[in-house]
Amino acid sequence: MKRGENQMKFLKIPIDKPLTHVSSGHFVSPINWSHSKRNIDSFVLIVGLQGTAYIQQDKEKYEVKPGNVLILLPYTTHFGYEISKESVSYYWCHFYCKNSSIVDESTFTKELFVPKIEASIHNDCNYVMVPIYSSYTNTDRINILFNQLLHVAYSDYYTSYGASYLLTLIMMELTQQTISDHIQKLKDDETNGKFIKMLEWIRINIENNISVCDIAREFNYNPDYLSRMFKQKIGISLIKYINSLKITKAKKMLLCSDNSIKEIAYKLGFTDEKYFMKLFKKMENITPTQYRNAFFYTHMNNH
DNA sequence: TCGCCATAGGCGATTCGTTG
DNA sequence: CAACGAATCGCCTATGGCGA
Repeated sequence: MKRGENQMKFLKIPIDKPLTHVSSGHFVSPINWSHSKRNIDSFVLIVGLQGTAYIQQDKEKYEVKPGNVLILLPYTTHFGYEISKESVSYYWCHFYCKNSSIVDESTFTKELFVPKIEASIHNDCNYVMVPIYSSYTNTDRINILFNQLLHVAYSDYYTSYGASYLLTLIMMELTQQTISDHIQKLKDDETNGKFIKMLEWIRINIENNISVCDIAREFNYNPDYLSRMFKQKIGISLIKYINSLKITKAKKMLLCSDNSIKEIAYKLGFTDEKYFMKLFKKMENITPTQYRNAFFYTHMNNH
């Protein structure tokens, strides 16, 4: 990203509980319309369907066209900065949520690659990350979900949570599409493409006890340079990344096989099972055996 | 942007002891 | 015997500084 260019901002919301749906609808404007000026206490999700709405939030100007999704933040002034000559239509939804935060693009990218590590540190860290403003190519699913939301919100549904869960699902869909687009964009870029190939290579060769030097040699990086670049891009060191991959794999093997701890350690490229146990305890706070005993029965029939 | 050097701290191997 | 922890120690990695 170039300096000075507007950094993409993302709204990050934990979804261990659903967002709170307040109201929603399908807005169709008259001709020569612009959004009234207001400052409210809830979030607003806007999904463009037809025409162009010109909405300004604080100092930022947005054009909401079909395929665009804009999130208006609570307690920020927003208004139409230009009159739409043709008719405009969009879906809208007012909602509340707890513990939301605004993150920038580099944070988004980092969390893309290390969700497992994040989750293990914070125990339960499931969230959606939706750009404040973005365009989507696959609008069908979003529109279908929004239709369902409106249906549930306006019918005599047996619980108002229905709309909240559907709204949460819409946010998950937006997150999913954003992630897919983002990964594709990274792959298209040459240096990032090489980097993603490297991550794949690490994933495939994780059982071969690979070192930083091995990776550097394979991809023609200077080991020192690779160390820095990796930390800068991903946010954790290369060795920590490799170890977290191994432990993630170990957890699966503990639950889905009856290999001994020693066998699992060897399969993961550890030459010493003692060290494997040490590392596992450090990252998961329990020993491999405790992990297996605690979760074995609940996963027995997972195929 | 990339590579080299120095170095502190962490990694990984080894040994030994304990428990069930 | 399998699983795990503690202590120890050499080596590797991360990182700041410097320079091409």
